[in-house]
Amino acid sequence: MVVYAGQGDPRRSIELLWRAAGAEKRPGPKPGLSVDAIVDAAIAVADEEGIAFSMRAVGERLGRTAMALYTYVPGKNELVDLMYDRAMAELPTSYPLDDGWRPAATRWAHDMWEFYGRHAWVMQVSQARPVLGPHEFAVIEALATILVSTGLPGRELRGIVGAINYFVRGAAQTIAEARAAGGATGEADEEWWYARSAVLLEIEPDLEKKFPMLHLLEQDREPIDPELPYLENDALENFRNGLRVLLDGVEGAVAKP
Amino acid sequence: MVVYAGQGDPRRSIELLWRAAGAEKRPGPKPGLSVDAIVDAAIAVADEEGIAFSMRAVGERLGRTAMALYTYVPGKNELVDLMYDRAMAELPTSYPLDDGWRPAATRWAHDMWEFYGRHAWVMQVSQARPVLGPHEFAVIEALATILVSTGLPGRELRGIVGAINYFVRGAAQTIAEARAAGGATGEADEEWWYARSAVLLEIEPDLEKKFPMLHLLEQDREPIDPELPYLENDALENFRNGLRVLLDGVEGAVAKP
DNA sequence: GAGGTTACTTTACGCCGTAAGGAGTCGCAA
DNA sequence: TTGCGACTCCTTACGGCGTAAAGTAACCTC
Repeated sequence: MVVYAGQGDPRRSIELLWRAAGAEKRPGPKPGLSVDAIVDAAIAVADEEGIAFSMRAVGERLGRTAMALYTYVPGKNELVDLMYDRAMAELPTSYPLDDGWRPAATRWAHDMWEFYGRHAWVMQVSQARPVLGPHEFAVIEALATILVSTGLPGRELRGIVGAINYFVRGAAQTIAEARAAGGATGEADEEWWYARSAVLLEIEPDLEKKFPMLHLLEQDREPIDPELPYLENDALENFRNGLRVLLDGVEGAVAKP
Repeated sequence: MVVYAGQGDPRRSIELLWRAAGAEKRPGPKPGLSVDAIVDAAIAVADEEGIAFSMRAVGERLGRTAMALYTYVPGKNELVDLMYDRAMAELPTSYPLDDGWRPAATRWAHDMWEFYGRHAWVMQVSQARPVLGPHEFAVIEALATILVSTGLPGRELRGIVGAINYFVRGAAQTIAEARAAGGATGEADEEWWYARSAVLLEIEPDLEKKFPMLHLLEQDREPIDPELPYLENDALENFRNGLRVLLDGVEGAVAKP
């Protein structure tokens, strides 16, 4: 199931995201849980099981039933929104511009890259409807601050912010989901990949002739970090080179009128 | 639920993808269905309902039960793989290079953009484990062919192919999922967005002061196509500008040694 | 202490993917 | 011609999911 961000009551969602909770005294038993505790537990579960975690699993981690969560949170969709925004709190909200915008933007991208690696499920939260939480805003504000210092007009910058954002997310998806998928099946990712491509080469031996340019692209590989498994090296190389080209494009826009 | 590509038997999956089916005569009743028919029906259902379509819905569209599908297809994961690759058959496999690589790459990106718009569910298929189907290969081969003509080395091109691919997918996700989500709830997307942001401004009136750079970025908007709704104009503008910057970066790499 | 509000549980409903087993259909060998 | 085995498709059922409904016990205010 695709989890669309925030399909519940808009007011309730936004209030939870921005913690507009009145802390007045109320009758009834003391709350044993809290929205924060639930969100933290849910993030922990999602880090292990992915976005397809169950409300029952979150409840269990807190020593409650699944239904107990519904006292604090309207439903799973809203919980995912809260998880998304809370996870983003891990990220820096500003970057030094002493060496100019480019090192700062590179740092931003690398921080995001690592963030996605820690929380692969984040990339499964629908991007279409923005969560509109404070930490998500802060993260984009950080990138916007870096890029505004280039002096480029807003019209240009919107596309650039989007491009960097999409690129990092896409590049991270390749590697992080691979790890997640391997973890879910218990099968090592390398093995899975080799099994598939071996069968493919067996069934279609002329593959290289049918797709010569793809074959050409695979030339002169060398691992960046021999400690890392094959796929991660691959992804890291693509990430660095892609980011460099993308930022070269930004530099070109800055240099031009 | 996140749908990971191809977690079933690797051999069976690859054989289905590449249609390595022996067409020998067999006993038993004539098959009333076929893999193709099922994949087509599933795509039609997914276009309407998203990746969370049910096997029962696909069966119903074919006048069968859900279980009938399992005669042809090992499971939903494998079916999604087949849908993914078959949908990609809609895309061109080559682009004229008469005007150089840049117009061709731009065309490729726009075709992908429109493709994602037609089949929003494609973007929900996990990218991590490549489907490895013939049409996916052909689509990437087309982009590779365009970019190899720049003369850049493979090491550089891998990152660029990835960057363009990720960027298009990310940019498309913003708009296509927005449409899909609106369709799923029956709620018009514009309304949903306005409802959320209205509540947000009510709860957090100082938003523009807290995130001044984001506010700055929103300056001087003007709709590209007044026929299109707000969000689509927005996404289209970001897509075009982002792609331009990205390709500027590629051009820089071509000009340099 | 009564009454209302709240936290949390139990139970249940309608979905989902799909395993298991059975009914009917056909090709082929005896 | 008949029977067998392979095959398609069905019905039934299982264990999961998110969550609605209703019940129980804790707690504050009057």
